[in-house]
Amino acid sequence: MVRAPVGLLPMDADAVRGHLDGMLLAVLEDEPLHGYGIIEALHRRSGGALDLPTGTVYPALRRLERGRWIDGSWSTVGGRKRRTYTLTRAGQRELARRRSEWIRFSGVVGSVLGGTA
Amino acid sequence: MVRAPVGLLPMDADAVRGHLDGMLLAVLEDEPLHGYGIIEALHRRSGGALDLPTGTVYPALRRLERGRWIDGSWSTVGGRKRRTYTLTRAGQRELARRRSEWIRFSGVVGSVLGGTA
DNA sequence: AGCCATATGTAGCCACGCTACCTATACGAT
DNA sequence: ATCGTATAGGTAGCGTGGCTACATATGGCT
Repeated sequence: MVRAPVGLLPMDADAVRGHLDGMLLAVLEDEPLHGYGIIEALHRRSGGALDLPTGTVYPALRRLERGRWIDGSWSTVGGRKRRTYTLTRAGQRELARRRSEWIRFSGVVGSVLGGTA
Repeated sequence: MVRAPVGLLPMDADAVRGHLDGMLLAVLEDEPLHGYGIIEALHRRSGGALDLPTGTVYPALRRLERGRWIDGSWSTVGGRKRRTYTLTRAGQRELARRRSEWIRFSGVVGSVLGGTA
């Protein structure tokens, strides 16, 4: 993956906490992707703000797979092994839940934080 | 503190992570408050969504005090001891920083999460 | 006397994103 | 041929912070 010459600060780790799973489900909504592709998709869709290490993403994907929200399968592309993940029905429902929770959460923080509420 | 008859789900703990400090600073912007009053203010300003336990708020306040973002002082009101916190200059700057970070963060999550972007 | 609201605090748990590694293949440049 | 980089997957262990569960104390109401 070719990174932008940076200039963007990475998101704070604690801030991301609890919001990663929803974002992972979201990038899988349009099309199945493998881990590395997911990291790229997050980077692209965040305008370069998210540049998540594999140590964050791969364990998270295994977690989501254990929870039956995504479904992984191995394949070989160009001599390299890939694990491609697909959103399950339960994952779609979970994504919808996460989206509405995000609306609620961001509303709460916005109103408490004020200043730009 | 008299709680509403509930009906509101509490915010997820992981979601709050990393966003609490900013909210604490924000409620201290208008007026100095003691811990218990801060919990009430957060409850009020969040429309009842935030009902934070003392085990969350008191350690966070000590942390902010150690960081010189707030300044605490003891007093006695109606026979009860209070520790009242005031936002410092550094705290005001930190609050501004937190606010702009929140704008950025919520923009990023919104654009990645999509659906209602 | 008992209970609640007010008020502050700590010990220890747990989840999860992170750093720092490791392995492996394909391919272009030197 | 060798090196570096992009692609691709993975784990062990750390740190942190919000949480549960508790402890302490006063004032006031019944």
